[in-house]
Amino acid sequence: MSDIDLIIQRLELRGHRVTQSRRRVLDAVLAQPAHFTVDDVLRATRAPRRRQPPVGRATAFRTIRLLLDLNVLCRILLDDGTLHYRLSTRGHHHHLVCRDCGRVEDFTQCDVEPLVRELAEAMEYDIDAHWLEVYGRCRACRQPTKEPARVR
Amino acid sequence: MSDIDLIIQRLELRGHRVTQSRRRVLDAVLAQPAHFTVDDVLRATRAPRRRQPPVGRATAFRTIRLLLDLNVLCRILLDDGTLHYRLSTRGHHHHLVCRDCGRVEDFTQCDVEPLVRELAEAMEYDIDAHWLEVYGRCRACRQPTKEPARVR
DNA sequence: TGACAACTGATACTAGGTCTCACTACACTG
DNA sequence: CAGTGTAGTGAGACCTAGTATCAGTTGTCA
Ligand SMILES: [Mn+2]
Ligand SMILES: [Mn+2]
Ligand SMILES: [Zn+2]
Ligand SMILES: [Zn+2]
Repeated sequence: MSDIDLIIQRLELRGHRVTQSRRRVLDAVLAQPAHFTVDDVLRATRAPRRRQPPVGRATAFRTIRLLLDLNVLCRILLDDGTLHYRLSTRGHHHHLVCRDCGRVEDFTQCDVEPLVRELAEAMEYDIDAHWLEVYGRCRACRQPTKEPARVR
Repeated sequence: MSDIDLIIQRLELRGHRVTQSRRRVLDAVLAQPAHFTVDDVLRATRAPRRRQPPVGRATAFRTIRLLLDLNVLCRILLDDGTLHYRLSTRGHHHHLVCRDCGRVEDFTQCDVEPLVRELAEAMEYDIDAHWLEVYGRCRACRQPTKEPARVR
């Protein structure tokens, strides 16, 4: 079963309609590089070679929000402060982002849970959420010899 | 030496002029609760009891940015995704935010450094930055008996 | 096949922030 | 203490990333 069918299945399972507009947004999302903004997606639905009509801006935002709720997408906080979106199947996880090529690694293992528990104890807080993003340069981008393939 | 004098000293040290507008923004910043937005500060410079003229919006944003560069302020990412500002003397640190009363604890100890180093090794990344915010409820806010003092 | 709710998209609006540019006021120089 | 050049200011336009409104459309199910 293809990616798009799996996502459509998840939509239907939650009682959401699978409309033409949502299909168009999904197509555009699946055609994106490692991560993207909502306007990247919107622009993609407007790409000249697409014969289908473009979706409205509100619908693009609404659909991305829906996909976020369904855990089809996750959000990445880039180091410049902008939020990007990315396909994701997992639940809670973190990102390691290469600031040169934009590559992203998800990580759940090597986790901050023990650290957070320790903090909870020390501060007497009841901790229920955290946000962690890590920035650096991947191996390929440190290689001075070959030009790194820009992931986005 | 008062807080404001220390900040002014830091401004002068870096070759910035200490203007009336900057003083007004500083006054407003020092009068804020635990954390605040730029518009909170802007509103404060416009408070009716202040006899001084209010600062322009662009100047408020420029001054906050400058104070951020001088490490007089730090940014806090709230769990609703909004950015707030907060007085800070330290360099790199993280925040533990109570989502009920808005109280914030800075933490540097109990750090993520080892975790980040481990990640760097495993992923072969050259890591140079990270962002961590933790959300929960402080002890006072878990106390059902007394109404918690809302910090902001 | 119709009814009805879910969905759409144009458009207005918001928050948070930057840019431009003519004007002002610091702070040093003599 | 006056003169001068540059840093800083503020009005306002503009920008990005969204949300709200609402009349019209479409998908679903009886
Ligand atoms: Mn992810
Ligand atoms: Mn802080
Ligand atoms: Zn890279
Ligand atoms: Zn609290």
